[in-house]
Amino acid sequence: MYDHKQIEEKWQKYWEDNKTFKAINGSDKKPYYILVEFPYPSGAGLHVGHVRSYTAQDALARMKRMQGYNVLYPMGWDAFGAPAEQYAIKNHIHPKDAVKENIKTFKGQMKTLGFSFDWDREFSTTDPEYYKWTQWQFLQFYKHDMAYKATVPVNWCPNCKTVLSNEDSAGGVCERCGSTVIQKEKSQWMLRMSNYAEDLLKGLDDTHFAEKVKLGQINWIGKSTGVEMDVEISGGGKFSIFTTCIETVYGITFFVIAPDGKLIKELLPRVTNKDEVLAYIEETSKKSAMDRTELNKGKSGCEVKGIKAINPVNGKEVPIFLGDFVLGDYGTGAVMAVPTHDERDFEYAKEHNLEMIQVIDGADVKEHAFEKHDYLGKGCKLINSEEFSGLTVEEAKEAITDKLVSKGIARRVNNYKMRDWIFSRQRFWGEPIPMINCPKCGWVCMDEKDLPLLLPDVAEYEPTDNGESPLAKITDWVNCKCPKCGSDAKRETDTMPNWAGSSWYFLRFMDAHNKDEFASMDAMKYWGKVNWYNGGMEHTARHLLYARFWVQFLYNIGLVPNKEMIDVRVSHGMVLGSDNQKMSKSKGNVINPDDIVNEYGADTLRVYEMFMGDYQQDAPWSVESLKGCKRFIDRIIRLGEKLNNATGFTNEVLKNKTIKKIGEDLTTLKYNTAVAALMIMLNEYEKYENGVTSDEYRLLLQLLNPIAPHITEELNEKYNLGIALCESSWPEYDEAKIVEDTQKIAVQVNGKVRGTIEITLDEDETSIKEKALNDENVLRHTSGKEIIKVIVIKNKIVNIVVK
RNA sequence: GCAGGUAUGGCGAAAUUGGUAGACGCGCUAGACUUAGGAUCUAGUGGAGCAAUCCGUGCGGGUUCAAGUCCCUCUACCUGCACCA
Repeated sequence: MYDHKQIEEKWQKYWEDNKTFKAINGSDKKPYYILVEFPYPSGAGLHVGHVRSYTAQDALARMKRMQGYNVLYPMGWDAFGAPAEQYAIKNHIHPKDAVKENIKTFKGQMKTLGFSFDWDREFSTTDPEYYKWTQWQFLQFYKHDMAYKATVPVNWCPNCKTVLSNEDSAGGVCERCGSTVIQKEKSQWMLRMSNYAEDLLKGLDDTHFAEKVKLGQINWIGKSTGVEMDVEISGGGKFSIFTTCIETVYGITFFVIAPDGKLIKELLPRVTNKDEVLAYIEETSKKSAMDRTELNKGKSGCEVKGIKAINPVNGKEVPIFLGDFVLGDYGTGAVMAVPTHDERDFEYAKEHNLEMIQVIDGADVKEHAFEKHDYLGKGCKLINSEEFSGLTVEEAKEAITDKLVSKGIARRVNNYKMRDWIFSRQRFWGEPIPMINCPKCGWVCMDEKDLPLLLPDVAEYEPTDNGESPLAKITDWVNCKCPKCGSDAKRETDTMPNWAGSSWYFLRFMDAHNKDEFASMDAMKYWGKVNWYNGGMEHTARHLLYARFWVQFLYNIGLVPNKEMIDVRVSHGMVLGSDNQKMSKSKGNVINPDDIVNEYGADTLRVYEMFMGDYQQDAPWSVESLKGCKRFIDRIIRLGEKLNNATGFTNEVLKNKTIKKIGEDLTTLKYNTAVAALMIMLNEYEKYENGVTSDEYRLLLQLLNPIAPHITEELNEKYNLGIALCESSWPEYDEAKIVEDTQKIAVQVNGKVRGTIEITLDEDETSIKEKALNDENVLRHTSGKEIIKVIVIKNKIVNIVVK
């Protein structure tokens, strides 16, 4: 129908030549910062899912510019990380070159889609000018005692030969290669993120994240308030447990400690069944997290013989067990077990034939435990609990805690699930950690003026067999002098995780070319917070939390103006294959945006992805629906042929209503109804026998422009309707003219629609009532019946209740 | 197991937030124009019924003049997770 390729290229060139989308730091215009997650430039190229979110935010950006804002809508590349390295190894090219190639592809694709990014601010996390500042910021963490080295049991992928964060080894398999993850002791750089747990929780109040995003953060931080209690061991020594259910303390019949924790190592010399215990520890270390987290496998374990634990409330000696459901690195690595009031303890007790004592009355505990979600808040009372028997659960919680605290053997504590961030990777393709290990001085920071510490330009980047980073093999690079004492020293060979660079990139966009600072305070103050941050739901827990942590730290040392730098976070639904399944090569349901752009044009693809459904919901691909959007554009083009020489607007209500609708929908993520409103406008215009006026046509083009920017500019120019749309201002609407003077409203009898009447806007009640009661069809249902009452809802509905 | 989300025609979905359920689009049916059309245009399209009317938003209850929307119970599916003690 039209040469979309030629038209789209023409306008893309126009925008580039005119720097239409350049954001100006310190401009007098009001700043507006729209951010979409920058992609990891994979070899697969841009996904239609990327197109969905980039188009959505692009439409918002374009409208905001027309509304007079100085809009920052930047794009860059999150290009460090294991996949790039894996890809490079597989294809025998340097990751640097692979990334360069992929970025080129991505950028080309984005350009053909007409996104209004300010390309002047483009950077990649792999640029030395960028990662210089990532390294610099790491040094600030270190200098403020927020980074430390620790030997921790870590998730080890034997195939990738690298450590994975808990987040990266979901389900006990390596996220990248699928191998089973095993536990391994490893010295790692850590960031003290757990220090920020409370602040990260509180900070949410200063944001306008979508509610489900906030919940995701809250659950990840996982605050729980409870009691940490000391437990004496018969024959000396003690350990601590954490519980949120201290009210069940008299029901303790055993304790369970983590097989991977420190406690069992300390106790080992006193254990009489060492072989059994060691075997179980060994067995656990082989188990993946998946095995340990499977509910039905949570009953394994063995008694630690030779010692007993003493219940501090009644002096009763009970056995100690090892159980892999207790994790060494959460809480204290030990739990009290009350089989009558915890289902997992119940099953464990059954399996190992352990005693059960019911301490809360109100349910039978022969078959199942009577758990807290069943007894809390229901006035249940304690039994078998000495002086606390007879108190309600809530009273007992306080009373028992008070007693234990006053005896000095317990503390009220908050526990957080969130742990410190394991920040090391034994990888080549990451930011080198700028630390030097000196035999005399220990760990020493590199001098800040020597940054960036560049990745060496070598051919060898495959992982070593012993688990060291590939960097360890490059002796020229590793060997250096201690910045403090000048002795021979060695560089850290671990690199940073891919989350590092993405934790502060939105700050860099505010001042992308700054050579003296990661971003100037002035620039950050000018732009303020990110107004809109769009990303996938899969990043709302980890990436968002890391980024907030990073910002809060920078704020605390006075380097950013706000404790939270992201105001609104929204997330988009996935674009599924036409089979309603997640797109994947193996399923053969992948849609390549290039193919769609070639065949239908970028505008059609953009309109379709906005129209496909609720933006925040997943939506399947539909070629038929896509064609419908092409038809919509074709009809808009044809409408131009029906342009008359009149001006003004035939239908003021349609005009004002639609302007309002588009403005609202583009700022509330309701892109699908925005497109629908434009279709309605087109439908109306097509009915005009004498064609549309230039004002009407231009309005339609302008309102559609944020979503379909190329064809609308082209038609605007073709029919000489005025200056380029991208340079003009967004139309205003008159609130007084968005509703018709007369309206049809429904009349119900006993809640069922029996007729419609026509009323004038804000017509008075008595008059409406009269019309309603005299409606022909309504009379048929009311005659001979007693009218109990008539409910009139102004401009909406009338309901007549009869008997 | 925990957390979050979702459920409306043949399909993708709307619904002014308690007020005519199904806007808009796809598909389908009939017609027009055509040598032809998988192009375009016109009309129709939730189900049943000649009609009046009845039924209809995952299931079952409830509140209300009025429920897709609010409350309670249940079910299925999707996503995330670290058995969170």
